[in-house]
Amino acid sequence: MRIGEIARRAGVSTRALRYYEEQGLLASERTPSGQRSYPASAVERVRLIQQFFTAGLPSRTILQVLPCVDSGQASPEVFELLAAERDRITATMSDLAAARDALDHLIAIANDPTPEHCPALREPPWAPYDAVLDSR
Amino acid sequence: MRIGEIARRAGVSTRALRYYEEQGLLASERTPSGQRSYPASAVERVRLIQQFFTAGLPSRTILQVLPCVDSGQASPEVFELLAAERDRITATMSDLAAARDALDHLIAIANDPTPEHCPALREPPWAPYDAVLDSR
DNA sequence: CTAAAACCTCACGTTGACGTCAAGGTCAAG
DNA sequence: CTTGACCTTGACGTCAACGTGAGGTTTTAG
Repeated sequence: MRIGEIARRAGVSTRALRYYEEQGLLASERTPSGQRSYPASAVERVRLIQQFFTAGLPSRTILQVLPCVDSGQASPEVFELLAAERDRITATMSDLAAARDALDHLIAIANDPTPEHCPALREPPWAPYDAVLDSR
Repeated sequence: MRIGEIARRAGVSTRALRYYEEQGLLASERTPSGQRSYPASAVERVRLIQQFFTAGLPSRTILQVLPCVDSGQASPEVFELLAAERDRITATMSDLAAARDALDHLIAIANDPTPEHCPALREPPWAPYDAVLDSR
């Protein structure tokens, strides 16, 4: 398969696939004329890479993790890396949960205008929002 | 309190605080000589802003959300915004959970080298990782 | 055989939340 | 009254994962 079809099936741009190759994340063979050629399994490969990117792993880290996916073995350093990233993801998830709770709280008090929510937050002079709002 | 102490107490840089002010997120008064002066409550304010940034809200969105925090009221548009961001955060959390599970799976198979894990991922010629590894 | 679609390699542009100098004013201590 | 810690504005630098042409070659459809 050529690059365009892989891109469509994996839901990314061809530019992204070339970038992955540049970063050493995705291999490709070449036809005699120089066009990239991929096996069908590359689609799953790209989806996995995307999953790692979505999780916030930088390409350098993914580059270290992928060989471990293939070999099923991890050196001690890579093992540390995996554990550290897992912990970082867990921490990020709890940050997100906290922020979501804050938003839910806002939604709740916006829905139901009783005047006794968080009074401490509305005393000081948080002045310039009016100005900001006026300018729009 | 001056900018340095707020920064220390909130755990951010002074540059970040000036950036927040530039973006309209954080107000400050000025001493006659031009130095910024904050009430003690600014520390909590900055922590809240940081929480939103950590959750992936861009500064423009935070700028719309903060007045709602202060007033306890949300216009219909802001209400939509809050709901959309909450949903986005929830989606991100499930992406993170999936990626964490993938990492946990890697950790599991790396811990216990039995040869029957995900055989489908290791058939095709994922060639150039050796080259990549050699060059390091 | 031709035209469109898809591919190639540079290589510069984008975005956001700051970092990092530069070149100075300000303020409490001794 | 000077030292040194702290503050000011301004403006350019950073980093990552691509986007976006430019200018040219290859493949495919009719």
